Amino acid sequence: MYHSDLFQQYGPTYAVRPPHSLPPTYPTTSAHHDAYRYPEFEVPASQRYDGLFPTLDPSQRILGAAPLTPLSLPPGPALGFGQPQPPCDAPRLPGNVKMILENRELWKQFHAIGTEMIITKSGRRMFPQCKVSISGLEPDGKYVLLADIVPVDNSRYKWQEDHWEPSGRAEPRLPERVYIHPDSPAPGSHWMKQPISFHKIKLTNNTLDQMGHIILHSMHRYQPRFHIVRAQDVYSRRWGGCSSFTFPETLFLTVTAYQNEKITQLKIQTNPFAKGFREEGLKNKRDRSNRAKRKPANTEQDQESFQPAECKRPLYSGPCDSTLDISSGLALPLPSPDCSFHPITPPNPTPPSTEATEPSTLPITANQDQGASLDMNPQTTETYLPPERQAYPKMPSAGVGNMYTCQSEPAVSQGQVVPRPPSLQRFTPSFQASQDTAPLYDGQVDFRLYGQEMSCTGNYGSPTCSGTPPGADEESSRGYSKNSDVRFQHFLPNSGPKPGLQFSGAQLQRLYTGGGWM
DNA sequence: TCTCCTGGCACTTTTGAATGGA
DNA sequence: ATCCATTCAAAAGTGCCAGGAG
Repeated sequence: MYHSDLFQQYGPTYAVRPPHSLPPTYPTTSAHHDAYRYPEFEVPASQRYDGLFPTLDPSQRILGAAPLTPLSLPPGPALGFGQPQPPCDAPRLPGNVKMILENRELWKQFHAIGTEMIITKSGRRMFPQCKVSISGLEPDGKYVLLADIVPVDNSRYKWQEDHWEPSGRAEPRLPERVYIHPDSPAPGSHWMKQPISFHKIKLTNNTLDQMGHIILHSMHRYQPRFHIVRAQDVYSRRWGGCSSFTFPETLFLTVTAYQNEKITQLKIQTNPFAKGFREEGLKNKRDRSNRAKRKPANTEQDQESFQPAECKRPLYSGPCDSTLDISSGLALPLPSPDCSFHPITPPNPTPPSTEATEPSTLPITANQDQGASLDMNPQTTETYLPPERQAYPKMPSAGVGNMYTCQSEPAVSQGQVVPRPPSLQRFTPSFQASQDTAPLYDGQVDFRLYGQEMSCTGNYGSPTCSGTPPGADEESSRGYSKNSDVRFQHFLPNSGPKPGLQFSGAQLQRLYTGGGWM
């Protein structure tokens, strides 16, 4: 279901940006956002959700207290490898909104070695999983939690005996997708009640993936990001503010098979599903048969040492995605709840450079010391690295931000160009956009609603995508009723064992910057 | 020849339906 | 009739490995 299928009234499919007019350098002027407006998207903002929810009163899509400002996520994914990320122009969430990486100690262990994530055609979960805690939200305010994964630089990497090193240019960019936490939307009290797990995120290298998994290239480096958006629902027409967070420890390199034996061993030691590989010498088929004979004796002992996550009572309307037992079967001690939250990069007097981050040309082997690990801005980096080494090249200087937060701004009318205050610059002057920017993947926008139960029966081409619940009456057969969230039953991620809703990051960005989508 | 990817395999945990007792 | 705990099978998540593609 691509844009043109879903929004026929908007004409043919358009690219995220003009496919062949990519400027050699990333625009840094105040007209930045204007560059991502789409003239053909000239439908009044009030009608832009009408295709999805034709009978929904537009007033219900708007947050009562929210400023009527076109909003956007930090558009990193849409900008290409290593390009600077201009700030979203949404109002920021209050400064006391904080996010903590829950299983940070585990991430640190992997990061010290050089985290690798397997990607497969059918989709592979991340391990360690992304689990965060949030504080500072308004208990009664409704929020949507999003996650996306952005490329770190413009290089492809290869494993050379004991380290990663750059190996040519990055592959063309792929359709960007955003994972919406299945509990979304939920009150702040829900999000703050317990750690929020994004464990259902799946990574794939299948560029034609129809399952909504996040599509990544193998042998590339990526950085997960997490976004908190105040909105009545995932289809809200207005966002009441947003903040975005990244944790440097969660940077990883994608592979189709583990390259670093240390990573393999750490995964086996810490991932409950890999328990079967823990015993020394039982890794080949010959020994597995021996293991099978001994299995009954081992089972009890194993189960004793592992406490499966209890997940029988959703605390909120959704499934148990954010209610996992915090131990979650990890064989490692849980991290102390100290904070990975980093304040926004302070105002930078120097305008952003327009060149992309170059990968480190000096491969960092697994034998270098800590000092050679992440080359981060001290202000935004914590001394979380153990005296281990980085197995992959260092991060671009401050290239991985910490907290992207949206500056509070006065409401602006649609189409108005909002100059970016210098205080919003999140990258150091050394962060550069390259002329080698990877080209768009097919120049296509990938906009999809995912959900196993989303039974938009057949015709996405229709401007009225209608989900038809089993046994639904006429009203609900349009996908919703008028007066409650039940109307979104088929689209809400909480109504079944669904992987969550996933949107293209580029699409979200465009929607929320293009003049009042929401 | 080398690097990377794929699919099948064995093993594991998770999930949810079925069942029975209070 | 309802709630709760237990059981069990199916589904799903792991790394390993042989073989294939480029």
